[in-house]
Amino acid sequence: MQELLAIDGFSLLHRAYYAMPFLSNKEGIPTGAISGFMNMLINAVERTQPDFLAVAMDMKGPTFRHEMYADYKGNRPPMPDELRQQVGLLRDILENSGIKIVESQGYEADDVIGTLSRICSDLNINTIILTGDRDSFQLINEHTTVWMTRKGISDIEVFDEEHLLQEYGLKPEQIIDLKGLMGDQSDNIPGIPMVGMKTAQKLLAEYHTLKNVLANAENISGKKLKSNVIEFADQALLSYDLARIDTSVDGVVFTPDSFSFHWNNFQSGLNDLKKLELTGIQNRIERHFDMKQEEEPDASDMSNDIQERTISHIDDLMQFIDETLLKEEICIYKTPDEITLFSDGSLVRIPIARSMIDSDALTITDIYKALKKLFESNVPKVLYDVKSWFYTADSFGFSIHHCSFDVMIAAYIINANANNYSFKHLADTEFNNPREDAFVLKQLKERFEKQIIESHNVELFQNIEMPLIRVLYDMERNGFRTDKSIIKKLDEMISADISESEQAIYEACGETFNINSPKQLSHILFEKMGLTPLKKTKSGYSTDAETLEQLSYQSDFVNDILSYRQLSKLKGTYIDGLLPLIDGQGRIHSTFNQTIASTGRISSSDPNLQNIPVRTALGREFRKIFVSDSESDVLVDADYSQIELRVLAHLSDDKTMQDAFRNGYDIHKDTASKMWHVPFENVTGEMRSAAKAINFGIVYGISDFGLSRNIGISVNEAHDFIARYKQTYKGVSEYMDHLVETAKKSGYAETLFGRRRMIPELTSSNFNTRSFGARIAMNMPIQGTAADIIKLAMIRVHNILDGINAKLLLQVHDELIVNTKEEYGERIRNLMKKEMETIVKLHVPLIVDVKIGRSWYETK
DNA sequence: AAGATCACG
DNA sequence: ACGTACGTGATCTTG
Repeated sequence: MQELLAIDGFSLLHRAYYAMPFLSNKEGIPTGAISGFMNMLINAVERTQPDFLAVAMDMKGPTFRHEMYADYKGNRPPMPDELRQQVGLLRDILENSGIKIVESQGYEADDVIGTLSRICSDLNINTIILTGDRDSFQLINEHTTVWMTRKGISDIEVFDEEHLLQEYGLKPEQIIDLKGLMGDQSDNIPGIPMVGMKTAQKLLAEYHTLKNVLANAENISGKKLKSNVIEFADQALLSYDLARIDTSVDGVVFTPDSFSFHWNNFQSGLNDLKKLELTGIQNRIERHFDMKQEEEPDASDMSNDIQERTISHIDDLMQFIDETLLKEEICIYKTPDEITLFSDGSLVRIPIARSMIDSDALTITDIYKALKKLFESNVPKVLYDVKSWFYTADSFGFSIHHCSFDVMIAAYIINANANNYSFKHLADTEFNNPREDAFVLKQLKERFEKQIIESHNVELFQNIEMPLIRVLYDMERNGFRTDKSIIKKLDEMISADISESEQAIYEACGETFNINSPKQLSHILFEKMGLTPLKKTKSGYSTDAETLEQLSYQSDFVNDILSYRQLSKLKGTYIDGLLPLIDGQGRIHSTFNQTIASTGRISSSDPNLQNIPVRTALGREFRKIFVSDSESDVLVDADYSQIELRVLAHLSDDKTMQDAFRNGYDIHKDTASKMWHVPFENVTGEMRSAAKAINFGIVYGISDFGLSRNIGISVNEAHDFIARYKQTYKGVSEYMDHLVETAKKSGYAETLFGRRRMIPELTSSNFNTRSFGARIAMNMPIQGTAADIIKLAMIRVHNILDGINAKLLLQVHDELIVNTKEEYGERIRNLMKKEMETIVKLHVPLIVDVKIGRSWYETK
C-alpha cells in the first residue's frame, strides 16, 4: 500500500528549535532549528520510506478559529527572531528539494493535514502524520497513524487506534471531546475549570462524548465539578469546536505527481544546505543517491531472489500467514490446482486439487480457515479479478478487506482496447512467462502500478474502478426480480402473432422458407418476387429493417416480414433467452463487465439487462417483466437528462450551449432555433428532430453522409446543417478539432477524469481507418466522461444505500435503478436526485429525473 | 467463427 | 477522392 508522510512543519520546527543548541554558519545565520528539523524529516523518511511527502505549514493571519473565538492562541509569546529567520530558509530548502509544501489561508497545518489524510484514506493511501501536536490524534483511523515527537529530535512514539486506546483509553474522535472538556493551555482554549486530563478521561470513560457529559451533568459526582460542568457547558462546546480539525479544507488537493517523494529531488536543495554549512545533513541525503541506483530491481533478476516452497502442513500455512499480516502487501493467485501466496520475497504454494493433498496434514477446510484469516486481515491484497474473489469468499463464508489492487482492472486502465485480459494472456504478453502464480501477479502489479502512475490514472483507478468492483458484485448477487406470469402472458400473445405473420408470409409468396435466414429471404424478395435490391452486404443483398421499409412502397408483403422480424426478435431474446436465466427465487442475475468497453462504460451480459426494449410500444411491454422485490417494494429509477450533451457543453466550454443548459431550455429545440434563426416558439417538430439528430451526430463525430443517411436528407443538405451547427456552437466546433489534433499528437483520447483510450487508427495509412480514429477521438471523451460520472454516482449511491434498506439493481449508462420499501420511495428519490446531481460540479447543471413504480414499465 | 440483424444508451 | 455515424450483447444462420 502506498504511503503519505505528512509533516506538521511548524510543530516540528518549533520542537527542533528548543531541542537543539544554538548553531549558526560563519555568516551568523542561525541554523539550529533547520538542522533539527531536517534530521527529524530524514529519520522519518528513512523509517517510513513513503511514496508521498508533504510538509503542512500555517499561514500568517487569522484563522477560522479566531473568528469563532477572538482569544484563540491569545497567550502565545511572539516567535523568537532567531526562529522566524529560519522559517523562510526552511521553506526555500523544502521547495528546492521538491518537497510539497501545503498551506491554506485561514487554516492551520492541522486542518491541511487532516484534509490530506482524509483524501488519501479515500484513495487507499496510508498517511503517517509526523507532529508534536496531540490534537492530531483525532485523525487516526485504519489508514492514518500519528508519529508523535517526544523529547529531543530522534524520539518518536507511534500512535494507531490501538495504542491510543492503550495510552488514553480513548478513541480518535474522543480526542475532540477531551479537548472540549479540558481545554488546551498552549492554544488558550479554556475548557471546563477543574477538569484536567484525569477527570476528562474519567468522564469520557463513563459518558463517551462531551455532549453526553453535558447532558448528564446532574449525575456527575463531586459538587464543584458538577456545577462547573453545568456553568461552563457553553465554553466546553466552544472549546470542542476549536479543537476539531477541519478535514475538508477548500483548495487542498492531493495530486500523486506533485506529492511523490524521491531522494534524488534533493539534488537541487543541496546547495542551500551547503550555504548553511549543514554538511552532516547533506551527507545523510547523499548516501541515498547511491542506494537508489543499486536499489532499482530488475524484474528478470527478481525471480532468482525469491524463496519458494510448497506448503503441506496447516501449521506451516498459519505461520506464513501470521508473518504476512505484518508485511506490506500480499499477492494471492488461485488456479484449479493450487493457491499461491507471495509476500515480501517469499512464495508459497498450497495445493488444493484433492489428489495433491495429504489430507492428514492439510485439508480443504484448513486452507479456507487460513484464507479467512488472511482475507479478513487489513494487509493490502493484490488479486486478479477481485469480483470473482468476492464470489469465492461468499461461498466459503468469509469477507475480503483491503483489496488494494486488481491486476485485471489495472490492465484495462492501461489499455482499454485489448480484448483479452486473462491472467495467462497478461503474463504471456508482459513477461513471456509461462508461470501462473502469485509471483507473476506481483510482477504484473509492479509494472502496471508504475504505468498507472505515469499516465496519471491513480485517482481513476483507486477512486473509481477499484471501489466500483464491490458495487457491481452486489448488483450481480442481488439480481432483479421478475414476474413469470407476465412472461407467460407475453409469450402466449407474441407466439400467436408470430404464427399469424408467418402464415401470411408463406401465403403471400406461395411457399415456406426460413424467414430468419437473410439468404433465403433475399432469394424470395429479389428473385422470386422481383423487388429491387437497394443495398448490399458482404455476402449478398441487404434485408435489414431500413431496406425493408423502403421496399414496403413496392410491396405490402414486406410489412409482414418486418413485423415477423420484430416479434421473433422479442420472443427469442427477451422470452426464450431470459427464461432459463431466472433463478429459483424468480430473480435474474446479470453479469456486469468492467473491462469490455473501450470508452469506460460497463457492459451487461448473460443476460444483457442494458438493452431491454423501450423504443416501441410493444417492446416496452417487456419491461413489465422486471418488478420490485415484493408488493410492498418499489423501484426507484433515476436517469441523467442529456448527460452527454451536458458533458460536451462543459468540456468544450461553449458558452452558447452552456447558457441553454443553465436556462433549462429544451436543448434540441434551442439548437434548432439558433441554427435557423427562428424564435424558439416557432420551431417545428421537424426542425427539432433534425437538430436532435445533429446533436447526437456531433457526439458520435459527425459526417454529412452519416447525418444525411440518418435523417433521410441529401448529403448537400446535411452539409449545410453541419455548417450551421458549427456556426451556432463555435466552441463545440473548435473543441472537436482540438480533440482530433491532440489525439493525433498524443496517440490517445482522454476523459475529464484522465481515463485514456489509445487510438492507433489515427496513424493508419487507410483513409477510412483514420477517419474512424478521428470519430473515436471526438466521441470517447464525451461518452467516457459520462461513464466516469455515473460510476462515481454508483459508488456514492451504493455506499449511502448500504444500511437503509435499499439496493442498487441496475445501471443502464445514464440510469440507476434501486429497489426499496414503498414507504422509503420518496426519501430515496430525493436522495438519488441530490447525490447524482452533485457528484461532480460541471460548468452546467446535471439534472436527474426520478420515477417510482412497481415495475420497470411503470417507471417510464 | 463470422456475418447479419436488431435490442439498448 | 476516399465511405461513414459512437458504444455494447444476443440470436440466428451459414460455412
